[in-house]
Amino acid sequence: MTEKIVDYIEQFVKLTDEEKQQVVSCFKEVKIKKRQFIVQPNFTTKHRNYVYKGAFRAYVVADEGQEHTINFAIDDWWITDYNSYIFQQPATMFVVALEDSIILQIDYEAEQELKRQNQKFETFFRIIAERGLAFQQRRIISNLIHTAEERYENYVVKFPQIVQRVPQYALASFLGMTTEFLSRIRNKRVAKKS
Amino acid sequence: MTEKIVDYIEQFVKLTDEEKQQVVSCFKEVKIKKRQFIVQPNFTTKHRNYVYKGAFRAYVVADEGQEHTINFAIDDWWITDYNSYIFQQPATMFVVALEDSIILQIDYEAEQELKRQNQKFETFFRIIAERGLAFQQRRIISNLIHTAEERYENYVVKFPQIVQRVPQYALASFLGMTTEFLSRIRNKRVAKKS
DNA sequence: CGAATTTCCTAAACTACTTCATTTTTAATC
DNA sequence: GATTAAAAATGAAGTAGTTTAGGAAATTCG
Repeated sequence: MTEKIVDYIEQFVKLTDEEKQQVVSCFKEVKIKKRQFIVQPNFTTKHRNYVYKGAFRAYVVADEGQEHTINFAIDDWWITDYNSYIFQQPATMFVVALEDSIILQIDYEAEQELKRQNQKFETFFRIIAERGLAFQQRRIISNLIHTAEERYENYVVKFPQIVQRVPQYALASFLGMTTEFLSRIRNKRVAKKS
Repeated sequence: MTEKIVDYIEQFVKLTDEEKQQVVSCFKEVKIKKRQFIVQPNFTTKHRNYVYKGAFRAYVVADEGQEHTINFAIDDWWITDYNSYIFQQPATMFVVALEDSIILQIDYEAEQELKRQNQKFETFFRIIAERGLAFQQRRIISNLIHTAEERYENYVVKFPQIVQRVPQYALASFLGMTTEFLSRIRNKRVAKKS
């Protein structure tokens, strides 16, 4: 169970046996039922969450009550209200389980301590922040350049596992369109194929 | 000149005199003329750039030749094709000077060395990556939630210095609308005020 | 299993934003 | 300081995507 997170970290920094132990002891395994929240607005986000198994959705609710999906996370991804976690301020997002899931949580103070103790962990968290930044940048570019239909087509190619696992309304609001419009796109596609 | 960058870094990590010297020696001052490019597609981005004085714009060119602004940077901000820099891969963006400017450049290898030598620098780069990530996240949310007009109004409030210094077409493409539409929003606003 | 709730589909009317084409204003350059 | 180029404004026509509303599938859960 916790081996998986060690493997994940070792993609970026090699660890000694003691270091592996040290990391593992910071993460706590938690089972989350479908529809359960792990982050809620106005509460400060205490954890960074690694999805061991399952699926989550982070979203905000706009003034008129419309939900907008910010992120998905499935097996082997991270999810939090990042803004809330790194600044230790009240969250603005919900993060909810889309399936029964298992996550590994590290809490804010433990993470700080880990980074203080050992440069390798500082490096690890620097690398994942940088990669996250580059990832977000690509998303911003994609949203600026492409039409709704193109965004969907690209996403299907890049993240087929996610498309299959999340409800349509969540995917539509992630891609910046209504669920009705996404439905139309999908059916147009099916019609074309046959 | 180089004091400014030391002050900037010290917002996040305190430095000894030797460390200050060490950082300063890694940055090279470069004058850039208006319309000059510091990043171009297909070339690997060798530098992270701190804007000492001036204004820059990062943009991509879509298939049909339309330009989409990804970022602006004025005094005291950083700008690069981040994706190209951190992965040391060919750039997809242009970064161009909007005014005669002065930047401080650190090159990729020097930055790696700095981080290897001293944990403080690893921490510094981790923090700015995290903050950048949180910032991008807020932009994605804003784009999902707000109409074109709201995006403009919010941006004027948050970044008035930038609105005044960059051309309208660049701002429009940053906010995800056409320059014609932004022109209309602005003129509607002026009409209201009088 | 069966009732209730959630998710998805369809279609027509509507609107926020784009496109195209022309004119005016501002800035760059010799 | 005149000439040229670039940027902004304006109007009219078009379209991508939304809204609203009603019904059909699919899931959930007692």
